[in-house]
Amino acid sequence: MKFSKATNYALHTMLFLVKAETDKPIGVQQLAESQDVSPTYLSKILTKLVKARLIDSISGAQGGYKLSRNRDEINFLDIIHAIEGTASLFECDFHHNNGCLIQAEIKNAEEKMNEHLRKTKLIDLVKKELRLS
Amino acid sequence: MKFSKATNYALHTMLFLVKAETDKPIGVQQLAESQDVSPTYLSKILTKLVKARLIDSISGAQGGYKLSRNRDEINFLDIIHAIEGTASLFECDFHHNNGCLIQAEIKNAEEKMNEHLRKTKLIDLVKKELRLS
DNA sequence: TATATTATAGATATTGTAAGTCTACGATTA
DNA sequence: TAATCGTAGACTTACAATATCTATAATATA
Ligand code: SF4
Ligand code: SF4
Repeated sequence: MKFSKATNYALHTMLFLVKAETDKPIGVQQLAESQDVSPTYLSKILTKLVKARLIDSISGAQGGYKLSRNRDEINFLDIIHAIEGTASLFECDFHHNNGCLIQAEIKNAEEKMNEHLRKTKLIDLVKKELRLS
Repeated sequence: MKFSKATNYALHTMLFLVKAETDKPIGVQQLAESQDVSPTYLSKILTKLVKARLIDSISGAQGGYKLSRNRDEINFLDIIHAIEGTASLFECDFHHNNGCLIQAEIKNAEEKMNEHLRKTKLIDLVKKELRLS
């Protein structure tokens, strides 16, 4: 069980955008170069972030992507959910008594993780990096 | 990102063994029937649990599997780790500054989940089921 | 001791999903 | 209108999970 590489790309892109001072859109070309990934593939991933309303896309010349929200609201969980989906880590084909205790327990555990990912903002990392440098 | 079906089988098998009153080993045949999975495949999974010292295997006639520890010590995390491995949910090829903040933050979150899975014992579920029935 | 029973290990096949590419299209700017 | 840039869908590739098959080793018991 692992987060996909796509999630990794998404996190790094979002971090890049949070760090960027400008309001101007940034092209996928530039975003892809900084991560050694093909632009077309990254584009596909970023479209998911657009649909999750985390970023806006601007077509045409001088277009690109930019944050659609306040930079200090962006947390890890929203990004991860945009890419990985929001289904539980534990699914079972037999929906036994729909009061399945195994599933309930694992969902509880998962929610502990999600709480932490929700309250951790990307901006926190940027601030921490500054302090360490 | 999902737990594998193998983990599902492992959890159910362990729950089965915890519920079983007997000390006698239970054959993979019987364990597989209760889950609609082929005995040879389940056997392969159970071998991982043996190597993780969660259960003991007894070869030969009247052989099978039985718990190797006290039934009320068995928690979710040990089983999951035995099957899925203990690597972090988030791996990155570039080991940048080995003080990577992204990885650190996700590991923190993961540890919250693990704490919960560690403190939740299978026996808790059995007790809860009894109370509900 | 011989036979039936049971787990183990390795080779192999199958399936499914992630990862990545390619191309035609639509939107925007200059 | 031409160059730029994101979108969408079909497609391929790569790889790990899932599963099967078979030979072998260990044990009980008749
Ligand atoms: S008990 Fe829960 S996890 Fe197990 S088979 Fe039933 S629904 Fe699935
Ligand atoms: S910052 Fe961390 S996660 Fe990102 S590439 Fe470097 S090591 Fe990997």
